[in-house]
Amino acid sequence: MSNVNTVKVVPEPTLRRLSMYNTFLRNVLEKGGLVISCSQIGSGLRIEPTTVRKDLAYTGIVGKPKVGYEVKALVDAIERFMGWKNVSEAFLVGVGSLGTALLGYQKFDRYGMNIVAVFDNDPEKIGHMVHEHEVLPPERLPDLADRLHTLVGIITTPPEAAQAVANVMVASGIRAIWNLAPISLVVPEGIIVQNEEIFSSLAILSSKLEANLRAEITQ
Amino acid sequence: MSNVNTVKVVPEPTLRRLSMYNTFLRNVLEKGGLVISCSQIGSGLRIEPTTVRKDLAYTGIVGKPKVGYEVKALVDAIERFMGWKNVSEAFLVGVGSLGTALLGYQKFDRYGMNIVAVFDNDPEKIGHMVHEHEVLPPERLPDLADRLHTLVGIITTPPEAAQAVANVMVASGIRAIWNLAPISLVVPEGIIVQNEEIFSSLAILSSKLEANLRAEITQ
DNA sequence: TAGATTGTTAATCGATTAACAATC
DNA sequence: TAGATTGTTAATCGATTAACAATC
Repeated sequence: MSNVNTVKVVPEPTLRRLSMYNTFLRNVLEKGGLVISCSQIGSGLRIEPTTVRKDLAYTGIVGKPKVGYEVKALVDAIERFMGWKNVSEAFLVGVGSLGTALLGYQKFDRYGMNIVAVFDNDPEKIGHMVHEHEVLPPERLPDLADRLHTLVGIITTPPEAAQAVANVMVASGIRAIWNLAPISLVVPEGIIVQNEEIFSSLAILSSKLEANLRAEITQ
Repeated sequence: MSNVNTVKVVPEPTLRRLSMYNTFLRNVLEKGGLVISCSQIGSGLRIEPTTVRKDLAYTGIVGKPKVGYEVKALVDAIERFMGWKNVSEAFLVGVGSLGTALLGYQKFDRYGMNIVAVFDNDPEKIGHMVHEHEVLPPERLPDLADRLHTLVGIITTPPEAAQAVANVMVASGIRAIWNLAPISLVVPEGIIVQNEEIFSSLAILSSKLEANLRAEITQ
């Protein structure tokens, strides 16, 4: 079916939605749902059924006409397709309030991430435990990355430090960076960067609310 | 120029990028930059100069051919256009690790949000201070929302509680919800919801890394 | 002046939605 | 069987990119 030599690029919106479906379906599963149709998924997430169907097709799963999809199989297909079943070693740098919160959620393994070491340059923190992880000094990152073949770096430092941390990560062989510092990182071609500026969705909300209020006044 | 009766909808990608430009430009400003061109902005953020130019045009700012835009004026134009200069009252519900971290960043005012009250149903937390805010019991939300004319609600509760909190918010007159719980909220027509699932960008990173590694092996 | 950059219209590209046949 | 839902191709829609005139 899928030729290994074919570079079939999955659209980013599809990836984003597949992740949403997964969260939604795990919920359905918990509530005892066994089968589900695209329209049911779509109405819960305000997405067109056709879009859902097309997205699901990427995972290779096939449904049954008139019935729908088996929820368990669907969750499984999404997680396999997204690569969450394959574990990658990951470092987290910056054990501030956000870094600590993320570690506490214990959600990394759901997405195939295994946090093997955490770093911070604050002497007060080095040597102490944060959610079962000993905080290490950043100087140890390159050597450890090399020995553990770490592929993923998570940056939860203040913005001023983020680029320097990213540079060290790239130089140490890290291939993918999840950046939560509010700054756009510059990295060499081939390195995967996912910038996640948390406040940006609040920024958008703010602008939409403003537009709404303005529209009301002029009406 | 812009007719008040014309519903000119700004594309969501544009809003997202305008927010990025703002962060980037504030940085430029801090480093002493006075004028900037679209290609300079674009190269820092890996966005086509034409796209930048079109986005900026929405804000109504005009640049000077051969020169570019005055950075200070540009930052100002973006913030005004995004509505961040107009303050809205906001509630935050769920003072867990994430809620506490967000409060600590003191970034709400940059986006026109003024946190006027925070809530949590944990008796251990009620009455205590979190970043200058006294934690209140959720029962007090409706009355306070009414009296303070609060328009924005921020949800940082566990996913199980999020929908119920949202329902109370909507019933209390709140018009826009920033939801950080990993669940898609269902709200009535006309209510603005911005779901921000933090881990979703890690989920995408994971899938991209997986695809990359797979491509390498088969090569 | 010459050249770089803006502002804007036209062309392209890609994602979403609609239509419809296949099928359980 | 009849009807609902899948799977897939075609049509539409909207956003991005290219082209180019205007201008400082």
